[in-house]
Amino acid sequence: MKKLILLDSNSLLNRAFYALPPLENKKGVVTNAVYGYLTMLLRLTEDEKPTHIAAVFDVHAPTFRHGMFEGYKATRKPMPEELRPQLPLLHDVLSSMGIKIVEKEGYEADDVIGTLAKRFKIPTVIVSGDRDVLQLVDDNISVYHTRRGVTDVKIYTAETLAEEDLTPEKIIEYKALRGDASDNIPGCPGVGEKTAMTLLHDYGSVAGVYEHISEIKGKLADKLIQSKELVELSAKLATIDTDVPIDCELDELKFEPHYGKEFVDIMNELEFFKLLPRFTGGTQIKSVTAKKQKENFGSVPEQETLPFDDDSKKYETVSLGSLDAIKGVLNGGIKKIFIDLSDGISFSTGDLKEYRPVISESLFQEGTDYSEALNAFADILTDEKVEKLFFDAKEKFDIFDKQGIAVKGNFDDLLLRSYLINSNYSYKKYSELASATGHTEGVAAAAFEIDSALKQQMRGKKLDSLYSEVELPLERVLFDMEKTGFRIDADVLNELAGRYNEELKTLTEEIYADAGERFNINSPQQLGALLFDKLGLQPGKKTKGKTGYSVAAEILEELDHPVVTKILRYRRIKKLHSTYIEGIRPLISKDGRVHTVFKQCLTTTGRLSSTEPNLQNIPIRTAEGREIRRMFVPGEGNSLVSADYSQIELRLLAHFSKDPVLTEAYRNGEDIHALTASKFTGVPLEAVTKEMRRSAKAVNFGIIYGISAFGLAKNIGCHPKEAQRFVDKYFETYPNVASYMDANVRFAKEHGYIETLLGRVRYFPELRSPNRNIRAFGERAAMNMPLQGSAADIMKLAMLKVYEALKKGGYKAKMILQVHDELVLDCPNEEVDEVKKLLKECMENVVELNVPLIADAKSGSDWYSVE
DNA sequence: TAAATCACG
DNA sequence: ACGTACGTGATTTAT
Repeated sequence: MKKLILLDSNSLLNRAFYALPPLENKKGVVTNAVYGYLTMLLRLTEDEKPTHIAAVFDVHAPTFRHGMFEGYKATRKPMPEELRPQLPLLHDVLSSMGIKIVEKEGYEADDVIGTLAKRFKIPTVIVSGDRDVLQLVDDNISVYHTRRGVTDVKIYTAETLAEEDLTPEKIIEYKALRGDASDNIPGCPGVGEKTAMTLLHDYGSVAGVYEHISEIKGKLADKLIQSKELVELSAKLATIDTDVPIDCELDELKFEPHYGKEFVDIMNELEFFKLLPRFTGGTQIKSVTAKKQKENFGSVPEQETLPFDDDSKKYETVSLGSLDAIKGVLNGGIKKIFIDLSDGISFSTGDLKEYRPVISESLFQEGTDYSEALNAFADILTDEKVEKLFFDAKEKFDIFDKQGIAVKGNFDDLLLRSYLINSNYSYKKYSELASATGHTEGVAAAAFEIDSALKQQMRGKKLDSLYSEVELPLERVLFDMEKTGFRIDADVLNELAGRYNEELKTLTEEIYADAGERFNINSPQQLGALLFDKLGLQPGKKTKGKTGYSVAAEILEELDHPVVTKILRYRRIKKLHSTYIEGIRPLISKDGRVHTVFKQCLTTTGRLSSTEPNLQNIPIRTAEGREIRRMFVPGEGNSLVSADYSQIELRLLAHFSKDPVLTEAYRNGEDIHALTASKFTGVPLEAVTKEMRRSAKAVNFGIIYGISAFGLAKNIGCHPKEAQRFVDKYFETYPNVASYMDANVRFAKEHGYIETLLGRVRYFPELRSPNRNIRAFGERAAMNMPLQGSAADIMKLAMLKVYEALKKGGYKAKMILQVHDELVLDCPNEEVDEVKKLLKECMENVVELNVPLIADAKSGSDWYSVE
């Protein structure tokens, strides 16, 4: 039995687009409408088992349909920018699964559908989000109408239409009277849904209405008479053309799905990992990823995606019910092992088997202590000859370390590899990476295959050595740093806590008194209401968002009211107290130290980040905040030694751009900010004032961030016009910098990515966004990446060098913290002088640039006193 | 869970 | 005419 499905594709795509949240793949391509469409299609093919399918699309001709006048057409809403690019994507998916796309220039999908539906005289289902097509219903033809969302469907046949007091003809009549703004059908002004239905119910048709016009009274009759021509035109417009001259034989629409490599590739590209097996019938299909982009991705910058295996392999899951069973497997002369702890324990040994402890065993029940089970792995993990594979090795080192197991020998880290391949991807768990590479079952068993695929992708590139010579060894260093930790002086902390508490109490009372009421000072909403509604202060021009007034410090500083000063002070103290005192207090371990966690695979530029607590944002810029640093102290009998790079990003700018002026200045050890100020103003170097230098410094920073006049103006508090003059002047002064930045953006636009000094890559999907703000952001980020990213590279190299040098020199000093351009060490007093020299030496000579790299080492008895 | 705020390089 | 500095994390309130 033949059955045809006709998909009103534009309508369905639209429905799906508005029904679903803006799903995006890792490249930033919005995919929600395609996803929704495919969900509907999947359901349809399952429910209806069609033998033939046509996906019908609108193709608008430059002229207008039915000779209608231009005014109507012009009101059609343009397709949203996030939706338009999804059309070619959908075309691709449909073609790849062998579904015929039918379209005819100058005709709406409706008309094509009408023509096909009436042409073949076989059972036909029309699927649409519009009700127009209901007029096509007959004995052979039914309509699936998608209402809200993508799953809420109503099926219309001649019978169900009748239940709503409708006939196919009435659909047209109804529309002629009511009109349809979205379809540019005018209808009769003043006649809405209710009136139209009533009229049709009473008189059966438009013709009937006008025949009995004398029975209708009042304004309605006037309107109808006045709009008679309009209604007749509307009827014409609302009638679907069933006689479109289109060549299309039934045989062409045969639906014989073949979910081949092309289809799998596209689905993976779009990251429809869950949907894919539902089409392919649950079989795991793997294929080589599309390194060559598909035609419709033609303008997409080439971007690394994760690879898939060619051959599909059968994985076996082996349940292990006891410790002995685990040990039994591990004692069999294991050569390599992967251990995943993200969902209980599972592991594989490179034999395509995934070993899973049985949950029902008390040993592995939820909430129980895994230590005994983890200890079963001790012999293997401490055996240097065993090849270890992890996802997030540092975290595993920590877990095993707490069991007294020190992982020894070489290891490999899947998280680190995938991060280097594309830092826009952020996998939190191994299973995410596994499913991204097409492995939905036997995820642990697939680890070694995923590893070799990732290796393959890095092979022969700079990325390979960045991984094996920098990031991987650094992971052990970071683990060591975390384990060492930063000592906190509890007495200082408590003293600060007391001081802040007292001050907050006083300030709170004073603020309540000034305000004349008690309110939550921490609530931006309540604060805004007080200042701007009750006290009648002028809200700064910048009312951010829609939620209300901005009460950020930069706004409040402009306000002239005694309470405002107190509020600002209250907030500063509150911040220090809650973030750096009460926030850190519970993070102090039994050893009296805080053990931050460095995230090595988080930032898009290659920097580290620090959490629990974040030790990379401990206050220093204001005297008030800097006091916090008094509680950060070295171990007993030790000093803190710290060394930081001087203007590393600007030096990198000089290096990369080869700007003669900048390069010369750095070679001569000049004050670069003062020099810039001098060039700007024309005054000699000695005559540069502090204020002039300050502005010039802001410009220099702005350059690193991918300058914009507006941003600069905001930073230094001048008119954007003046800021623009600064920017112009800057590029005039350092012409090579201008061309360097320009070249970077051009490269990024052409190739889709940018590299750092050590070959770290960052992709920029933003650069092909239809949104110009997003594009502009991409340009600034592309200008910043080589500078920030290379600085991160250099610091990482330096850390390795320092680590090795300390070890080689037999020093007891330990690295405990990295703050992007600064290293902090906990150092025995007697080693201080030597370690300072060692630090400076290592940091300055870790790479050779066209300009000198300068690092300054300091020491002190606490972090505040380091100088 | 998101938005606002503010701490750092 | 429009929104903008680059990269982060923690706390708090509001939804």
